[in-house]
Amino acid sequence: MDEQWMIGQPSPTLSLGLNLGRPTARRAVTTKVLVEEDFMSVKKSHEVEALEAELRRVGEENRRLGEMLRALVAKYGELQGKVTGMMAAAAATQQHQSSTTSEGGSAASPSRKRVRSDSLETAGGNRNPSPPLAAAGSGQFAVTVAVGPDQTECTSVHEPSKRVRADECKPSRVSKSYVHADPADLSLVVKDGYQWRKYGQKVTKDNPCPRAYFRCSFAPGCPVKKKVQRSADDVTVLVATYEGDHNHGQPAAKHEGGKKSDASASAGASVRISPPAPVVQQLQHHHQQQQQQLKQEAAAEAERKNLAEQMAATLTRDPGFKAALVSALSGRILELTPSGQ
DNA sequence: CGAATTTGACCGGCGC
DNA sequence: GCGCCGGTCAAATTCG
Repeated sequence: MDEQWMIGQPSPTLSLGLNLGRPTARRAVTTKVLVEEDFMSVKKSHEVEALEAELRRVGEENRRLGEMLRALVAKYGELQGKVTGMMAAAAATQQHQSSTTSEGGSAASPSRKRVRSDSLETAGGNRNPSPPLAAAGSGQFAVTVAVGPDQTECTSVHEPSKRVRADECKPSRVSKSYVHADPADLSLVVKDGYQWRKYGQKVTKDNPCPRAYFRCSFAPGCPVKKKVQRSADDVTVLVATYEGDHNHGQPAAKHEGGKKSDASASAGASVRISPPAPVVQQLQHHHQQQQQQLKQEAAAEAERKNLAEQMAATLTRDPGFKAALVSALSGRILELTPSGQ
């Protein structure tokens, strides 16, 4: 968490190094300026007091917010622990069930599409009413918190409260990864160590950002497909959906052929994702936590910038600050001006 | 020149 | 039956 920044850190925007009260540094000033400065110094003392009071107030507020944040984090951790416990219990129950009752639903899936849409709807989005326990593992909750309600996900996980059809989950496993990407970077490329060939792009109904379709081109017969789309909630987040299992090992991540895909891959999003389909749940959980952390850092950074901008705006609105800035700058300019001119 | 990407067309499933 | 929508194909284009 980034609360350290909020709590008691000297504001970077205040360290402008202006040296507001530095009359000795000024040489060669006109009388008019001197008169203005005398007037201003009286005025300034009041303003400085007011500013200090304001600063104290803001600092106090900052401290309170920091405490609230800490409490929130503590509660979050507590909740996460509870959820993890619940998930473990549910998983144990489900494991027990699957060992006692044979997975009866051996009905072959009617069609390829049906299998896909079924598994995808389970995996991505909560357009369909799904049980709240559909997300398995605390990491997914973390992702939900970080990305937004639309991104609730279940990555090829057996849901305890749902009848599980093994034949639907096994053959084409679906896993989802959230990758933080530069919003300026329009390429829907997720660098994950594999080699992908793009075979389509489509704008979908529920998201204005196009969805790109990739096939694994590392091995000729590799059935793995990947869909990449920017999150509707946060365009800096790329949502990569992997389908199927690779029939080959993971290639070396550094240079994969030197073709365009390689170049685009290296230019794409920073990878914080798990290996696609044959992924171990815990590993994915770990990666999702990393992604969440990344998102939080990005949010904190944005907040920081916003705060800095607000402070800058407040300061620039303040005529006293402007006057002080002008006098400081003029003094500095005069200082730097060669005496010969 | 070959391989990868782009993009409009087409196909099949699904809901009304 | 029809229209919508997601997924895929394949010709055209781009790029190294």
